[in-house]
Amino acid sequence: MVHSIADAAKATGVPASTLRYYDKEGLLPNVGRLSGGSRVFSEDDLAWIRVIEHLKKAGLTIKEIARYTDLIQQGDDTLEARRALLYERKEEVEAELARVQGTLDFITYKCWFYDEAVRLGSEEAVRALPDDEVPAEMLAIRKRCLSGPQQ
Amino acid sequence: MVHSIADAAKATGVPASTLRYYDKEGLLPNVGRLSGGSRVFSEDDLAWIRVIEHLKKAGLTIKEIARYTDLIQQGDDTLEARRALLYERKEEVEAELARVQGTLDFITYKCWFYDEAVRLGSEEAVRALPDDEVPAEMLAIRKRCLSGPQQ
DNA sequence: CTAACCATTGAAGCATGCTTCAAGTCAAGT
DNA sequence: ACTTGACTTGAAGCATGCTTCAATGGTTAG
Repeated sequence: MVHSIADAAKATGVPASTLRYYDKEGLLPNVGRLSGGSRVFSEDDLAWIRVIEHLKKAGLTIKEIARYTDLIQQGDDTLEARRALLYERKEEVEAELARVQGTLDFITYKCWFYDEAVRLGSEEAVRALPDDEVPAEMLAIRKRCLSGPQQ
Repeated sequence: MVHSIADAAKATGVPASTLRYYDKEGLLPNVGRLSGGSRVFSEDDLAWIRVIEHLKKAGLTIKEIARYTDLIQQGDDTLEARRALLYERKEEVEAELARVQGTLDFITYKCWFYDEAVRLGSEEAVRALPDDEVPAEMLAIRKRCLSGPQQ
């Protein structure tokens, strides 16, 4: 089963304009053409587009994905290079996960802060709370996110 | 203790050009000025800049931070609006956390795949592995990330 | 006084990742 | 033959978040 660009767009959720852009950037080296010039997408192409979406989510830029695509095109000789590329990215995604967790902590603290502020009627009242009336978890976050008097 | 823009840049790690940009966008409503026009940053301003960095990490755009800044300027009447804004953001950060975890799973699978590919000498050899030679964790991820034959 | 230095401003520029546009091609239907 | 609709292209445009630039001004040391 093969697909037009409109089909491929519908099947993957990626706009046709974006697919053309990917193609132009070298991300879709296996997409075929009809005699008239229209692109033809195979099931494998669609699967590859989904992988591209994953790689984008993993933080790879279009150029990095183009590089990876190129390595794949070169065959099994580049397996180690690809592995290295992915391990590098894995570390970055792990770091990103930790960062997002830290951000969630911060937001969680802020939400608690505003819950208290709304309850007590002012920000000042929350800032004036003695430490023993602040949940230990919130104290810990406040400490981790350091910085003095602020919003 | 007050600071010049260069001091503030050094203390927060945010470039002076960016601090001017933030100021222009309304993110730094409390920054003072010397008679000559130079900005003056207080300790509170520095703390607020650090909060801005957190909010950016939480995915707020400059405009959203400007909005939040404006709410703060309006005082305790806007506590509930601010709380709502933060709870909304909290949900998005939680979703982001789940997304990054999914991405990490995907990358972890890919790393395993390439470890095997390098070990066996080709991608095809990995694809040809019977399911019972694939770790259950990797099978699970492969299933979750669905899609058929691909890179 | 003057040079050096840091600051200011508005405007323009840049990188990324697309999207939109104008102009044209191609295949199918009537 | 002609219209319709989907597709093509290169180029330009857009949104975000800054950065850089050019022109200018205030402060301080010598």
